[in-house]
Amino acid sequence: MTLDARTQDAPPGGKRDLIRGALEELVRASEPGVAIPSERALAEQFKVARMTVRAAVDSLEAMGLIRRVPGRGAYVQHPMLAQPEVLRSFSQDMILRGMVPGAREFHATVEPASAYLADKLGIAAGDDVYAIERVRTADGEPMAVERTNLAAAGFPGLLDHMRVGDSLYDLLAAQYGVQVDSAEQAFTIAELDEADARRLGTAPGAAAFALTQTSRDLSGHVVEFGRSLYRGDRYVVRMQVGKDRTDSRLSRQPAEP
Amino acid sequence: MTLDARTQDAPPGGKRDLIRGALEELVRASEPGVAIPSERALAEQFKVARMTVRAAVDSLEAMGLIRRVPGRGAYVQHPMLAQPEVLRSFSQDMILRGMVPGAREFHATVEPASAYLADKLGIAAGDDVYAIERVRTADGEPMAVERTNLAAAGFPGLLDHMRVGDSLYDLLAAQYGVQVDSAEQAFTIAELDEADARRLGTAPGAAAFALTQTSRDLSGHVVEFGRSLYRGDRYVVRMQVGKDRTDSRLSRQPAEP
DNA sequence: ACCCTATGCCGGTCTAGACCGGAAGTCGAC
DNA sequence: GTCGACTTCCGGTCTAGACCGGCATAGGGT
Repeated sequence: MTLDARTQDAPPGGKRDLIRGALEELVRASEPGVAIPSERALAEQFKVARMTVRAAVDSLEAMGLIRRVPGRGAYVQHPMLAQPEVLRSFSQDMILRGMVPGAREFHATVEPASAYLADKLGIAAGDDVYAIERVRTADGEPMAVERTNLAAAGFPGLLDHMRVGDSLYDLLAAQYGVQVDSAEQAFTIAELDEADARRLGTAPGAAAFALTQTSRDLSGHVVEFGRSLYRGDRYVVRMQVGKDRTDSRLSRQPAEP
Repeated sequence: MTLDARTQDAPPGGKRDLIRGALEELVRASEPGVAIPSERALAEQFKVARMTVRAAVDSLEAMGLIRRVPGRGAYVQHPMLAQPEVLRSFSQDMILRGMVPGAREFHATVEPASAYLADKLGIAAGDDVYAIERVRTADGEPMAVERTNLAAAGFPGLLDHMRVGDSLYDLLAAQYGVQVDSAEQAFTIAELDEADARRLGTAPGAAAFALTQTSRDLSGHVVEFGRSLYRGDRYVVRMQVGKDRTDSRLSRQPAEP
């Protein structure tokens, strides 16, 4: 089999991706530390140029599945250091944590933007903004009070489309073609006031994570700005951090498998 | 000038990096949204093959400095969405936050590992481990109680080399050739007991970030495991999250500059 | 036994082409 | 005037080579 998609084959994509897929499977089925075939061998096996194989291997390396050592080869890199931080909606986040997401107490309004909010959203003060508040639950128990704001001009009729429990991001993508692409998040510790404590089912004065989040679309425009409160006794902020890999071609080191 | 390093030139590196550097400078001096020269034009200008230019441009795209649109070109992508999360030592972290790092109350011992700790460090229960505790300061004020553990077998004489204020990571790299490459971090909220509150100069019972961290070297072995406390009133956990970009060649979208 | 060099494999980098499909501008036909 | 068809430029992908320096190992020479 020659891997020659594009001529008669299905829609998979380029040979790059086919090879990447094959290698990924191989790697996931291997023990950490074992070497994968050399690039030249793979090129011959798949009947493609070495550059193509390299592109596929680059991809695996970027995913952290393998580790390359110049002059020696490439080795399976298990720990599988959970993939780098990825943007997740509340629902996705909870599912990943093994809980069932939900929502209640939906509350949404349209109001003129304060100077602060206008600045954060990149609009003029006084422009209409949506203010959406929900109590998010995990396994039926309150987990967070989610408060978010969006410029009303960009999403006409949003509040009509939206229902409790809906994923905001999914709705933005489906109805307005807006893909949230990245977000800046800052967690601080806040003391719950009486109202929020009641919403979360905890004691007033309990400590909570206050998450301030700014989400942007592909072109860097702010889509959403909000400040949510997560129960300190139920939530954990996890992150996987790696060395600066601005250019993966820098700072290698020998080390053995 | 032909950019032909490797023959007579200085040690910079490959043409790839030279071009990347030149482009980076250009991009940083440009307004967001403007197009950079086409790959073919750059290849001719620098007298290199287009594949070489592409490698440089790939690099810029990975850094988030530009955005490529198939069939149209590549555009400067300012917001400069602060680079993704990067592993930083306490000192680097504080400097980045505009404060002056310091340390006091250095305390270090060698003791046999508990079953829990042995599991975390990947050694046998009872093996010697270092337990290092420091109060870290920012601008002279206590910021965190840092507690960390390392397998003693891997770093003979560590406590003799180390002095208050030294960067542990720098020391590991310089003395033992061990590069910390990645870390898993989990933040929870903890209530400070009397002793820790005194160390941090806050009231007992105040809320703090409890950071549990596991650091690994390039080959995935655990280097360090620790649990530190950060003052809730002074510390902010920031993260920049992006969409899943397992393969940047997927899910593009038109959009205009 | 020991060191040292020759050889061959490996990844890293680069070249000079090629074809594809998307996007955009031009221009003539309707 | 409007709307297709054509041309041109662009990034995306791929090829079939090439040379470099690191690295491991098998042999030889000492």
